Amino acid sequence: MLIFNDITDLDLAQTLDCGQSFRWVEQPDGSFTGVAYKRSVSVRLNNGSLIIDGADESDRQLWSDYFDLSLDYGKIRADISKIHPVLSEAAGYAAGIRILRQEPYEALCTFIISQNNNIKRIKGIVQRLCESFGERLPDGSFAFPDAQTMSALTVDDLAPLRSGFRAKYLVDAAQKAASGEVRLEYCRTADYNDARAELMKIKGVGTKVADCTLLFGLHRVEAFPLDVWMKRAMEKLFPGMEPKDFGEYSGIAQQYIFHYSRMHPELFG
DNA sequence: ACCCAGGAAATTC
DNA sequence: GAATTTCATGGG
Repeated sequence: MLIFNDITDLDLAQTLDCGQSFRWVEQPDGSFTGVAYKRSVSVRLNNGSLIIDGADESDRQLWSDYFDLSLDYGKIRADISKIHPVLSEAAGYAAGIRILRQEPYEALCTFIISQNNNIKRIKGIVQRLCESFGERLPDGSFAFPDAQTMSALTVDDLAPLRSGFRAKYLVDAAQKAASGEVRLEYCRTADYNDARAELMKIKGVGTKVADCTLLFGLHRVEAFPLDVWMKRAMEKLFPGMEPKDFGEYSGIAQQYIFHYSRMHPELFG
């Protein structure tokens, strides 16, 4: 068991079920079970302590990074709340969201799957992908398959996922990530536009999927994914504003706005 | 039967 | 170039 004390600005339901990760399952007791970096754990929040069952001290840094515990979200939220009153409202509503540091290749694949799709079905496809091709872990769960493994697969091999037209995109992503034609780690530190262009060399990766990969897999918090919800929100809630107007942490602002909008669909009726 | 879903590619105008 | 259609699948 691994414990992090004095945790603030974290709500597990908001963070793990807000559409940035598709592998966490809420349990009846409020805890969440999931797999990341080939580790299966159960996480819960109790009296300001984040408790991770199934992990030990050797993985303290890994889980601290995963939940982005070293970033001061309270200060970021205070700063970006000055930008616009509606952003302040959204940030207050979604104050428990943190940007996870997921595996870059997993983020890439899951957001390829996400296109023209709904979150419930995305989760099912991702689960079948892991069960079919991921490493089986000691507790019976499955890791996310790596690019090397998936690069050997064909579109027909992916038929059991029932991912539709996205299967060919997954194959292309696996091949280019495995061969080094697309360098995911390069995207961690490259100029933002260069990183985006690198990812868009993959078939089925446009600006939105690239931005989600950068934000959720490579912690590029300046990335501002524009999906259907965000386009509606920008039009109705922030007329005249552009992503760059939200500052260096615009990706975090984006998540606040996305979650706030999704929980208040009546704003766009 | 029809419409939509954390889009992007292909086609048409 | 900008606007429209197509692409699989499943749920409402």
